[in-house]
Amino acid sequence: MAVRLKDIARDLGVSLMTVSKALRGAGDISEKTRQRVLKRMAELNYRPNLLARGLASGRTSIVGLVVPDLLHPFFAEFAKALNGVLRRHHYGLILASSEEDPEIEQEEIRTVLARGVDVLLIASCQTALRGFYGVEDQRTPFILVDRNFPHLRASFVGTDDYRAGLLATGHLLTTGRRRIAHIAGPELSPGIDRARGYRAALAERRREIPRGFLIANPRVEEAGETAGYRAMRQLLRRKTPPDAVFCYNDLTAIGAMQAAIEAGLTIPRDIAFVGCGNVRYSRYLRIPLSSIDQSTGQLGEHAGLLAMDLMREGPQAPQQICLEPRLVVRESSVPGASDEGLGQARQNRDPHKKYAKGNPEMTVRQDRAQHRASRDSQYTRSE
Amino acid sequence: MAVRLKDIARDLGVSLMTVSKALRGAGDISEKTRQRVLKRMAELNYRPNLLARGLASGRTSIVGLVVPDLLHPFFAEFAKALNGVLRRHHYGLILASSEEDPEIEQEEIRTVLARGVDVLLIASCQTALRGFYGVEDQRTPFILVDRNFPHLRASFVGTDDYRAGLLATGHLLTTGRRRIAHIAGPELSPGIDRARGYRAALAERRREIPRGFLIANPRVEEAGETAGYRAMRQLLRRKTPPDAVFCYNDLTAIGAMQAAIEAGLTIPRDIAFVGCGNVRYSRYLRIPLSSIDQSTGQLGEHAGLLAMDLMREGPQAPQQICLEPRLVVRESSVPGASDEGLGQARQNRDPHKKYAKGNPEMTVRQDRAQHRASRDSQYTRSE
DNA sequence: AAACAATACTTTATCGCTAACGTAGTTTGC
DNA sequence: GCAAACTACGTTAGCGATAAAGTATTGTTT
Repeated sequence: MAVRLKDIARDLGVSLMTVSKALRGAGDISEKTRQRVLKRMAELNYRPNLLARGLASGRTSIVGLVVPDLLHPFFAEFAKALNGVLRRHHYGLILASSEEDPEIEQEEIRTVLARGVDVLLIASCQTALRGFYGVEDQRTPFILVDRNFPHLRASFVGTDDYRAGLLATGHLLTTGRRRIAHIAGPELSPGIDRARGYRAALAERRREIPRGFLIANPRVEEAGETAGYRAMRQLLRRKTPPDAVFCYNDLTAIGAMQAAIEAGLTIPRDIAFVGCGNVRYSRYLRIPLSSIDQSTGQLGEHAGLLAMDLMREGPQAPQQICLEPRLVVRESSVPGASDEGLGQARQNRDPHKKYAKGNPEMTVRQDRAQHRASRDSQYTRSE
Repeated sequence: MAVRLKDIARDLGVSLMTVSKALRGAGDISEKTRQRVLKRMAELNYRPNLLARGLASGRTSIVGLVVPDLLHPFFAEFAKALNGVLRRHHYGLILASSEEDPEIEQEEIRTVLARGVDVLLIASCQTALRGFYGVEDQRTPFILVDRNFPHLRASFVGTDDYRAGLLATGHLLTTGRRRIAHIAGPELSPGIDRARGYRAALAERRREIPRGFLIANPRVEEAGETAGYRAMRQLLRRKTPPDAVFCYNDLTAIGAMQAAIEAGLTIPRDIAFVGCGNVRYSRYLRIPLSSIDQSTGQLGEHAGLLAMDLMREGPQAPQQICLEPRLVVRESSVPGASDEGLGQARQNRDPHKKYAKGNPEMTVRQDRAQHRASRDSQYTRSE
């Protein structure tokens, strides 16, 4: 059987509370007995029962994360970075996946809340804000991740997707493309905003969107290659097909490029592609993919730090942390652009490492969050 | 404030236990009051406090998973499949990452155990069994995942890595390669066994391993592209470099191929590559990568089902579930081999979907686990 | 009709821990 | 030198649920 506070107390001839206080370093204890207690705890390899602690104190030191798809590299990377922050602060992570299904999501949220998480992070797949009610009236603070609800006063950590759309489309325009299509994502804030950015970039230069060049993502479930593949085939059926495509994300772009290749087109000569997310593998693809980098790792870190802010300081004004997207140009949009090797000297340019060392180029829209976040980001394990 | 059993009991003028029993469907209650209670619960949107339940009952319905790296597609896919099974059975998942650091791993294991998980799944990065002690003497059942300890009598779910090594190397031999190198993984069971398979395949045909052709993975932390890149450069410095390389995993292979390409070699004409893991992106790489498929999704499902067996039926003889690896041939080892498109007809061949529908080709080494697992695998959400 | 049993609840005792006071003994202030 | 303040520890009451045992009430058996 596991050791309990009670055992140690009996062992040492003190009260249970003395042991409990010593454990938590509550001031109300003499250094001498504290050491005595800690010594005995170490000997017995004591570990507090965190369930009991959670129940008694009302704080579990657990964060809940609900994502639509764990396998998607964006969420995997996000979760990893988040988990890193949490670990350093001795927080745990309960992970749930909604599989892009709004109903599953609601059920998962309820379960995670019932487990008493201190904060809930959620990349929601609710297309209507309606479906999201019920989270708000809980007392558990929550943070929206990646996907925002414009009319909900809630904390958010994510990318400026409108700018992402602008950036991607702007790049294609700048490099001389004339007929630019967009394969859009699901009807959630990232998809909507990226599409808005796409329209805006074209409008800015007085370009019209050729009929049928904005393809709505047919099904929400498959935000992946298959959707991109189908959409691209649809585009290729047109009389004059596009000479460039901005894809909702890198997975979509992979599928789209595949379709283009199968149709005998040469990338980027005949047609250019830009994705979004700058997934780890995008540079190793058949044609290395130009993409919008979302600083995914940073997003995870910010989310973690914000989560801890919310827990420590109780209810406060919602904070919106919105990272600036960055364009990464590779071969899929500019011939010969991919000179990234894996040699030592180039390692530092790898965007996936950058966030670990701080990234001076980054711009952040914020309320007050950023100061706090960056102040904290030096934390290392406190032991 | 959240609704509690007590509130409902007062509300209905019955005792707290009546409500508790009605909730759990314990037989000791009349159908009439049961309905009355359930109705009221629904009205009040009651959700049991799972912390309290866990503390009182000793069962939390949570499974703990400790992996070395969340971002690695293998573990992401594994976690996703696992989570699917757990969700359908109303189990939760606590996720921890060891970052390939044995000390962090130990700490994470202790924390997860302190949170009272019902089962612990762990892909350990302990190179010495020693570091793994302390998990066993806990009463929490645990399952080793992917990485086995040969001398530990414990349940295991993973791949037959020896066969994986045989298969990969055998393929290279069969396709006429003469100087086959191996870039090995960390000194854990998969790395060791795959290397054993490599040696055995060569020995079987009376081939010697040219000096310096078996490269030990320099650092455990970077099981990724960088390690593969470095190792490959090392191989290329030899007077007569290899004409084929079996790489520990797909990430390693990506790095290795990159190095080969930079050195001006043509794949597969000058040099062939085979990876392991058959990661989702391997087919989209610059040169589509031949790989050993590990049925990762199936592994996750088996692990989930085994976990539930262990919880339901208490202590029992350890079960070893070992899936048969399968070779997937693509362009990196055989010219023109990759004809996989994304068209409808070919979808069914995608190994990433296969496990969802059952895979008759699969062979499983087992004690009794498989029967139970497949019997259960029809489960759907029970509500 | 006495004895037994089944049904449907209720009571009591934890689970392992913490929050919030309570209380001796010691120190401090003036 | 006596009260206020402080120090270090102890007591009491839960947190929200479950397990196990207890008690009316009704039905069954012989």
